[in-house]
Amino acid sequence: MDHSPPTTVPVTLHDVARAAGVAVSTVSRALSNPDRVSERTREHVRAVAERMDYRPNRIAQALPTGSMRMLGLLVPDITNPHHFGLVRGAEAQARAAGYTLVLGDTQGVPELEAEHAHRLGSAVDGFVLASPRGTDESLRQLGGRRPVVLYNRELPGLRSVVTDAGDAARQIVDHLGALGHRALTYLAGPADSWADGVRHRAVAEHARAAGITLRSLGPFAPTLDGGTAAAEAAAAGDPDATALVAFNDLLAIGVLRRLERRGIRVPDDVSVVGFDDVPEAAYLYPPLTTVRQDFAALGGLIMQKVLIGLEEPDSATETMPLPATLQVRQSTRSATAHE
Amino acid sequence: MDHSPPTTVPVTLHDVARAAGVAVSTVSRALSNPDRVSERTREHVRAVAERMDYRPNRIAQALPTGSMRMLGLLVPDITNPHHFGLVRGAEAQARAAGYTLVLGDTQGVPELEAEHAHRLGSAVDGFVLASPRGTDESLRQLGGRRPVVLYNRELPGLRSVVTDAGDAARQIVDHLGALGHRALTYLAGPADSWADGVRHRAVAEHARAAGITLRSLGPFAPTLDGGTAAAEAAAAGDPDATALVAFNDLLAIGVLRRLERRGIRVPDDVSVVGFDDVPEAAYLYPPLTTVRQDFAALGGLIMQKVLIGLEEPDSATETMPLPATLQVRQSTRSATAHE
DNA sequence: GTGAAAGCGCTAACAA
DNA sequence: TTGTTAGCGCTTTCAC
Repeated sequence: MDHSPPTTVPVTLHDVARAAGVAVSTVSRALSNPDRVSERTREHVRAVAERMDYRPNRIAQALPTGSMRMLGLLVPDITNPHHFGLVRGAEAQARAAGYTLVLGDTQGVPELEAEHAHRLGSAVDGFVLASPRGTDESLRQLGGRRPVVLYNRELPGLRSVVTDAGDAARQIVDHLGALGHRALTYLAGPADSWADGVRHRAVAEHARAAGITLRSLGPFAPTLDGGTAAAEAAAAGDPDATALVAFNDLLAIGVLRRLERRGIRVPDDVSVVGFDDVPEAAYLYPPLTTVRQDFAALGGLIMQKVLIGLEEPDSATETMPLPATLQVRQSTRSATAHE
Repeated sequence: MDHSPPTTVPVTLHDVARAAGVAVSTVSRALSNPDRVSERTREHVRAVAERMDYRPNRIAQALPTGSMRMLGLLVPDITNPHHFGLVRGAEAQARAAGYTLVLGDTQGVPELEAEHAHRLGSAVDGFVLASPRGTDESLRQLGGRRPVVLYNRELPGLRSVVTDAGDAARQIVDHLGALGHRALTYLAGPADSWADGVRHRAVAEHARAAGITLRSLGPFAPTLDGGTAAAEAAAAGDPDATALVAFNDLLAIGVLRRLERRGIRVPDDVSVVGFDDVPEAAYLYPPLTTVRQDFAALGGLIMQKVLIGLEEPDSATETMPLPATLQVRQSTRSATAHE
């Protein structure tokens, strides 16, 4: 059976005003500025609006106020579980503040990111950019128009929230060192990823300080497939390395799967460490040792910074480094057991 | 070091017009209706606009035209990998048509769904509701204002795209029947889920036709945690059942994990079938037998229907059932091996 | 081909 | 407390 969808003509403020026998401004106030009309009119107007099923046109509302009460969140890969908590936390915080969260997937492509940001630019009040790859220049330009908060990326003049990679790296290296590992391999993420640079440098620094050898392989795509390649490279690489430190969990999980297929045992033959603590990490075989953050809280925090940027655009833009904790599970084990 | 973000005053059409020495209407045309101005003015205006780094205010643009060129996609659970392909496919199709995709997570809560839809309602040109939980009434109401396409829910008068659950159920039952299973347990999803109702009924119907006993457990949340509960219930339930058919993959994966912890072997002790073929399904231990769909294509198709609804609001709203194929992997095995 | 002007639906002075 | 009115920045007739 075929039906045609009913096409409704929207009810406007004028319609309500006419029906209620008052001026448009009164309706406007009754609906969004309740204290400024008498209770009597307020209730009357509201009843009429309700009866007519009036819905404010948000675009028209936004034109004079300059705000659609929407906040944007642009992530490079919405399929990366890492971002889930971020999205959920940001969503909750945005809604609590009366904003609608708009999500965009930039697929990590700087051009898409810029396009998305520009299209959204005048529609959202502000946004969060999880942008590992965009140029400083382009990011700064976006920041000039709307309040922007960068996630896992630092740029003077822009607000940002970053993981304390230095501390996380220290925990990884200490843990591995305590297990007797003397040679590590770092499996790098995308070459132009800011987060990869920071993590890489931090691991290298702490390894050096601890007298541990570190070699690097990559860059690899921060995905399951990237992990496959990384595992192959690692298998063909440094035979002395007893532990692999992956740029992120997706990469680490891909590595785990590939190593298993190649008959290389984790953690018996080699230890593997990830970064992010995606939900799956704990459910893998073996459960992955990885760096954990409270992403839901993180998402909320980031949104708060956006809101601050909205309300006090000229306040300082200090960067907030967030603590992360190594979650030790079964993918790492004593190096002495390797032989 | 503290910096203050630069606060830029937006350049308007008027500014450009003044700078270019023409009327605003001419600038407007030069930019969005190129054929209606002389080449000379067009180039001149464009050069000036470029120099001033003019960006049209999309809200102001949208008020007279009634369109922000945005399309919405509301999913019940953005962390469900099942939706990834959907999102990506929809994104691609939306962008190809010159629209920006706006994503919303309703967390499967009808109230959130309605709120989200209403807030988005007058901002987006049209939207997709994936596995909506709202009442027929509320959905129909949403559909009256903007073109809406339902995914995995049928409602006369609204456009929709659904999986061919009947055929999928037939494939599951045939497969299990051929393996010698005579007693199945269906692990149900949320009670108010339309998709669950359809899948449940289809499985029941085909089981009956095949002379196979079917019992049901649930409802369970369609999540990993729901799977934990389902596994417990199944372990305590029908001792004759040799196979478990889960409402979706997330549930099935949760079941797999819990059964493993309880020492119940899959597929040795019991077979498990999922629904969706999320990316992880193939990587699990054991790899999950499940129903597969091409979600990226699906996402694109759905968006196309939205676009049709936009362009021909009065065209028919027939529902499109999409084929699905059982992907046989290692979580199912002959029932004779169970004893 | 170009300009003037009337809205789009709403908010927010300002008046009454 | 309520009404009148001038915009918000843009598109789009309608004249010229």
